[in-house]
Amino acid sequence: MNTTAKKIAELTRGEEEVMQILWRLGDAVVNDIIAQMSEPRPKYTTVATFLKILENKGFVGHTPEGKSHRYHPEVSKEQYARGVMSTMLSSYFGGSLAQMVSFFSQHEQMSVSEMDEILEIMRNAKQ
Amino acid sequence: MNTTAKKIAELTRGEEEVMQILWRLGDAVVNDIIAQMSEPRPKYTTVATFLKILENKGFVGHTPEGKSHRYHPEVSKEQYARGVMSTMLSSYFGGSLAQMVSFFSQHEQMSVSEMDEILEIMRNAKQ
DNA sequence: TCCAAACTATTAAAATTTTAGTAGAAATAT
DNA sequence: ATATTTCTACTAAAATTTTAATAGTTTGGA
Repeated sequence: MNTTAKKIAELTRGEEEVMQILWRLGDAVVNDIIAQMSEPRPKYTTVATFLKILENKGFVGHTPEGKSHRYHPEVSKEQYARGVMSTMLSSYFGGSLAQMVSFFSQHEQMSVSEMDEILEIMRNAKQ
Repeated sequence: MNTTAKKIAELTRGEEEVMQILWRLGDAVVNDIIAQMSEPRPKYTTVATFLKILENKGFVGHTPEGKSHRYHPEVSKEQYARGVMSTMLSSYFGGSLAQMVSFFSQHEQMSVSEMDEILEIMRNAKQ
């Protein structure tokens, strides 16, 4: 067992939207995040509040920059994805990745090149 | 373009919990759903309210049974999964199924037998 | 037929999430 | 050095989601 494992909280939809942008940008000041949002853009303080909440939840940290803060993720997209994807997998596919892949192949959402990529991945993983 | 395609609404967390049970049971009266929930169980009217909301959203229907209603899904788990999974896929894996499979394989969440199943699925899909 | 039980519909309170205003602090320009 | 701008922290209003009480209806049993 991994003794350093931490329970990662769930994000609300609004919080996740901000995190997605921060994951994409790597780090950002409030205005950078607003710039990435689509109309109608939220007010400056709205985004600042989300960042504060995310900081309290341990999802982001900041370093001072001039009179402002530059924010960065403390929880990686991969870490968070791990949790949400395993929830999805168990909720919708009985916990079976094979069932999920099958689902996508049935819904014609899988191209031949994508299949080839997956084959390649599994060839590598299998050794 | 598919002219019969309908935009399927998003579910809140509570609504989804009820839908998951209904998908599992196939059909159910209010008490059947409560029985599937863990402590502290919600009150009867709470669950009835969720069913009403889900009915308004077009997710469930009902047939009269005695003085009560027997509810059933109108949107299948597969239909709903299609939407949420494609959102997940694009949010977390750049829309690439291969990337998602790769993610799981890297996180050691994929057994050899699961890989074999996936290979089999793709063999079939490829023809 | 009438009563009690069990149900749905309606309403609204409570909790959470989202949005943003305001106060005060800090940097910058004049 | 002071005024202006820009920022964070704090607070709270607005919106949504969750929870459940109450009113009223239906049905099955006495």
